[in-house]
Amino acid sequence: MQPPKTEEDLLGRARQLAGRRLAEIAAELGVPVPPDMRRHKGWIGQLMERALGATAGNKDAPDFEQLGVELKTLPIDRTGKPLETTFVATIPLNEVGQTAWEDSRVRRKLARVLWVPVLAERSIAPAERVVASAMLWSPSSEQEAALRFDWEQLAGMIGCGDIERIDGTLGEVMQVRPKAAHGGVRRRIIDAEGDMNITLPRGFYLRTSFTRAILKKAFMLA
Amino acid sequence: MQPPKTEEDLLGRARQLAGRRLAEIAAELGVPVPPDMRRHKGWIGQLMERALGATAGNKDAPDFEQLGVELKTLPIDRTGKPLETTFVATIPLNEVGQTAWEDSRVRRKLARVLWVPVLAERSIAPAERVVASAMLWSPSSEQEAALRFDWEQLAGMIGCGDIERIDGTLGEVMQVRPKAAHGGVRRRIIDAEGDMNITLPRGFYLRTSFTRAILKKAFMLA
DNA sequence: ATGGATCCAGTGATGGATCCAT
DNA sequence: ATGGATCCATCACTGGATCCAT
Repeated sequence: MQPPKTEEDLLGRARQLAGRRLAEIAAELGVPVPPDMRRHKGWIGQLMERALGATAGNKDAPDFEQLGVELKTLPIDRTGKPLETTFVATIPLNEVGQTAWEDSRVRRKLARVLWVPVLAERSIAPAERVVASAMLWSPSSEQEAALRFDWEQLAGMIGCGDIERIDGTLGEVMQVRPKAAHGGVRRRIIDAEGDMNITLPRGFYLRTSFTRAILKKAFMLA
Repeated sequence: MQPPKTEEDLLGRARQLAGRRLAEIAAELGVPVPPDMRRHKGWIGQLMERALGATAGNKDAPDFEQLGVELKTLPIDRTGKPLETTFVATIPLNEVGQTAWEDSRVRRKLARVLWVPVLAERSIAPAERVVASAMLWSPSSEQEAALRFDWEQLAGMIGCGDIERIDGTLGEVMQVRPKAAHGGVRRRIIDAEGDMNITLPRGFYLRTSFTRAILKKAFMLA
């Protein structure tokens, strides 16, 4: 699969997938379908990468490198409401305090996103889940302001060595939560006083209220 | 296999292996023996790690962590002469210029070594190769002076941005050679002027003349 | 509902070294 | 003979996210 050459090309391909069952798409790509997501949490995202010709496994580069577009699948229920928060990026604990919002991974990743909603209620087996209508999105100025506000608060706390005071309740539209293989993973962090500590790796996640609003504006849903 | 508790314990275990064929040792550990080393270059070293109870896969720590002892296998011919150079350590290209010999990876790794010679002429199949008599070694003051001299020259050149002028001919007892999966691997390096360049990763290797002298002193060989 | 915990795939870095063309 | 090139295993890390106890 060649990478798409234009945004129109990309969106066209994504719309071709709308209404199709994951089993069909997987079969065409010769990919086995897992019975559930418990041990294959990223499977839908990786399936869509292949189906759309994303540059696989590109470190710190957008999924569609030539276009500067990031791909995000979004599990939704039958009314179109997001079922899960959306992972955005891991947090570089030792740098995020000295980084400006403009230079942040979060801003870069969310600058241009192809959202691919997938009807993915838990009661529906992965094979039977259906792709909904994709949309290209960039944050409105209000959305970017909200993201920036949360980012500055949270990145600021981490930069000040207050990471252990952060929990998932902070942030209006974006939160910080663990991002690790399991609870025993530890990462070194050097705090404001220059002391070294170890902590669980974290990531930024979009709240479902935020992604719900994105879908609502686009499709008048939910 | 528990790690050895003392140097005597370790040396005793190593001596138990002397005279034995690799096929036997591998069979006891349930490890398959490759037909040749072409695609299994590190196999003998990894076999010995298991056979001696080394702490497997310990990053930047000695193989026998509690003892501060590094394990090195050494392929020799029937007269006891080393057949290959000995890899010591990869080179941290951006730091080695500012590091003192005393703080170098090379000095730390070679401070205390269990040498395990293995009769390993190419004409002998891996299964039939035989372990020779192991020895615990620390560099004599002359040996350390020679290592230090080469290290300071080579590390100095790298620190000055002259890495591309280094080749395997430099260094009396220790040389710098590529250390990579293949010739296309590249690593970033920031030179003396602060400019970023990319280059092949390198490592420090002991010349066979140096390891030959170690064996000779210990066993009056070769 | 949701915050904390967890799971897989793929790439990169490092440690184990030997191969092989000249 | 030997300097440059190469090969495997393993672990860490990142990117793909969803699970699940409360």
